[in-house]
Amino acid sequence: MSELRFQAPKGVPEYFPPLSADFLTIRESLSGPARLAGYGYIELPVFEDTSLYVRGVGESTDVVSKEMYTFLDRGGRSITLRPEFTVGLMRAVVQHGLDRGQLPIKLWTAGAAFRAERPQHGRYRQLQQVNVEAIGTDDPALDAEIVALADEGFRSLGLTRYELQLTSLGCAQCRPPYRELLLAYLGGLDLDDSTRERAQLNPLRVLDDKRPEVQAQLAGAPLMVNHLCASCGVHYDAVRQHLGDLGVQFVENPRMVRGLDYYTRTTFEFVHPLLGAQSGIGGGGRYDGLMADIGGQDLSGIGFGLGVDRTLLACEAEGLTVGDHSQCDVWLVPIGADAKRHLVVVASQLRAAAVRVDVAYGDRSLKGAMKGADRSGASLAVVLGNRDLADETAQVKNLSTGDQLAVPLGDLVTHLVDRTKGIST
RNA sequence: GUGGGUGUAGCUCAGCUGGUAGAGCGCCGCGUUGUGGUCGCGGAUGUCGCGGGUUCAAGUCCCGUCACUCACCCCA
Repeated sequence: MSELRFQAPKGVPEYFPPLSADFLTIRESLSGPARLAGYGYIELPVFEDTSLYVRGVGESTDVVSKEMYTFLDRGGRSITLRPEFTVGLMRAVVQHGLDRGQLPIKLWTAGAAFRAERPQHGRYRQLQQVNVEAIGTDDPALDAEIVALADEGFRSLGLTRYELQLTSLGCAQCRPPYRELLLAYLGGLDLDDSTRERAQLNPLRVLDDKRPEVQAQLAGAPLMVNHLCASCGVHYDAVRQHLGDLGVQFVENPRMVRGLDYYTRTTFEFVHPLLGAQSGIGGGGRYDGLMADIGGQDLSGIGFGLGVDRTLLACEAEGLTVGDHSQCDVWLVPIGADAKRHLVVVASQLRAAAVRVDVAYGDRSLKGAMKGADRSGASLAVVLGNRDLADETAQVKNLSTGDQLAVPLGDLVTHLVDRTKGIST
């Protein structure tokens, strides 16, 4: 026996039955709406050249400056585990020339991203996301579609307590002058050193400081939404109108800030009130300069990332069980070696017919095997022993009613298929 | 990364002012002959996160460390 005791790396969530069933359901549900809207799946690498993220996400962001998992590979290249999806996806679009076909390019992906933050409930070093992106069209109706797809993902799980926040961050024309305005305003405030530093790096970020004493000073701060250029204003109006048409509930939060430098114009975030400090369950927005920034043509883009881990926590917080926690529908109980040989084959045949089935392996007592049936969540149990083999029948028991009937062995598979497919017998 | 809290069986936790560990749930078995969920009875399982120190003696005190957690920060 080894005295070593290994632990999972710090800050990494692990999911196993029965909770893992909810995890899978959530990932399917969050990507479901996009799959119905013409978005195709793209499989991306988990790591990229470090310089891609520095360039795309922005050197001044916390994500790049202190949260990346960066290392040298065996060829001496600097590699970084992806801290988010959008930049790598844009790189792939440019590299493979997807931007030379019909626009918009609609893609979705899912998987793990990595950030070396101090872990907390809902803040993990390996985090699971579903990402959806639409590239090459700056139609505000497409902005609304993206926002609505994210909203529909959460709604389809039965979540009701979250809030969708929306704002516009302006564009390359109107943001720089606004930034100067804000900087000047912040310069006149009484702020501590680290906040002052933050203001120099990215003044917008000071706007959503949570400390009341800071918020009090920000009451009169200039807001981006009041300084949008004409085209950004028109765009924002249209997005809100489309969302209204779609019946998507949202609140405007002009102080919302995103930590990635590439965001422009429409920007949104889904916030859940029951999750404490890590309340953002999803967010996204436009990134109109990103593709050009990483060396592609100058196409616009909009997309979102939804947090699977946090959505799971949100479901728990709302008391929702979204996954199927049963292990199988049919549970086979053999008594004796002959019966086991027979039922093992039956199990294989049922699986071929897409029936979820398990066998009470291990030669357990009938009592123990039936206990297993109960715990498996199966609705039907089949008992087969020498007595039954002799008259060529099997006992099929309905585990919720307790009713049991003898079924001829020759009919057993079709009988079970019919029963589990909802055809009454 | 900064500051606080916690860390005892698989899970949720109890262990007062230091004297070599408990409950509930779960798990396993039994309640005679081939049947689960309820009930009754019985049973197994702990490097008391890890390492050091103080002490005749530490789960209980001290230091360190790791992990989780709360807030900040950040964000999914």
